[in-house]
Amino acid sequence: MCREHGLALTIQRRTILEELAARTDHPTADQIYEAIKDLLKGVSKTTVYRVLETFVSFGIVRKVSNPEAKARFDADTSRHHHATCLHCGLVMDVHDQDLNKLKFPVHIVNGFEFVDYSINFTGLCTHCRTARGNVGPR
Amino acid sequence: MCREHGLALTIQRRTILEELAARTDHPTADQIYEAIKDLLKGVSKTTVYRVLETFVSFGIVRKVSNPEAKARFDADTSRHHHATCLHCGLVMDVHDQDLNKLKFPVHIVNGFEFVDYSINFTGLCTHCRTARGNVGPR
DNA sequence: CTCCGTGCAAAAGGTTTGCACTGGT
DNA sequence: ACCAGTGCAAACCTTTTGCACGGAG
Repeated sequence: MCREHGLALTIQRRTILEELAARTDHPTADQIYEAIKDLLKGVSKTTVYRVLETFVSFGIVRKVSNPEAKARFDADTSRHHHATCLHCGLVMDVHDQDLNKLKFPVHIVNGFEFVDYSINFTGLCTHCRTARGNVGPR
Repeated sequence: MCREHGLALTIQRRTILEELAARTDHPTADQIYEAIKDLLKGVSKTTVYRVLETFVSFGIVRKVSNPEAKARFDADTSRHHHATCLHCGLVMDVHDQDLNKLKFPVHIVNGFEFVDYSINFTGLCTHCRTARGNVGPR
């Protein structure tokens, strides 16, 4: 997989991807580090961050939650949804009645009590779509 | 609104909430600070964080994105959804074919090019539901 | 008048960067 | 052998905490 993208296959990349692929709990960079530091004596946390970031930029791995991992606040507490620009991180509200009618997938996770949901659309905002390539992310 | 919750009505709380309510771009704490520091000479960033956190805990304001503001990674890049426990922050995968059939709300945002979407369900996991009150968040 | 709320400064994470060295190719 | 990738340490940035003062109720 690394080869396909022209990346050197290092033991760190292999171990980190194997660890991440083996779990479904969406670990943080630190959790990955904790999990592999025994198998890979001497790995640095820096490498974990760098490798994960590399994977993300090649689409091998996905980042859950907002790209910048900063807290964002919203005074509108009614059910509504969001559209996030993959390029610049802009977040816009999406109000759509149809999207508020989803039935909760109660059958899926036994024991989990559902309270609410929110849909996050990803894509490219007008500005980034027209100015593609001219502006860096963030 | 502050009164309703037994909170003192301070000029800081009023200004911060007014600023947040006036915009729909889901600002970060820092963006709020930048926006109000001129109207409110001498306000500290600490206060912005504290006031926002207070509002969140009273349900007046919502936090967009993950509660801990840490980056989380996922090796599964196919379309799937997540359920987040409001109490302990646990994130679980939700695989459900029906949820993958949403039609994009193309009409909503002119110019926005939709690529994909992901639904985030919030609620309480089995553990926190049974142990409610015994364990603190995180 | 009494506390809650604020400001300041410093600490506490999480994440990024500069630089020299090492291991893939 | 060359250069991408790694490790280390320090920098950076966001968020939290301790403490003393001041203003809301």
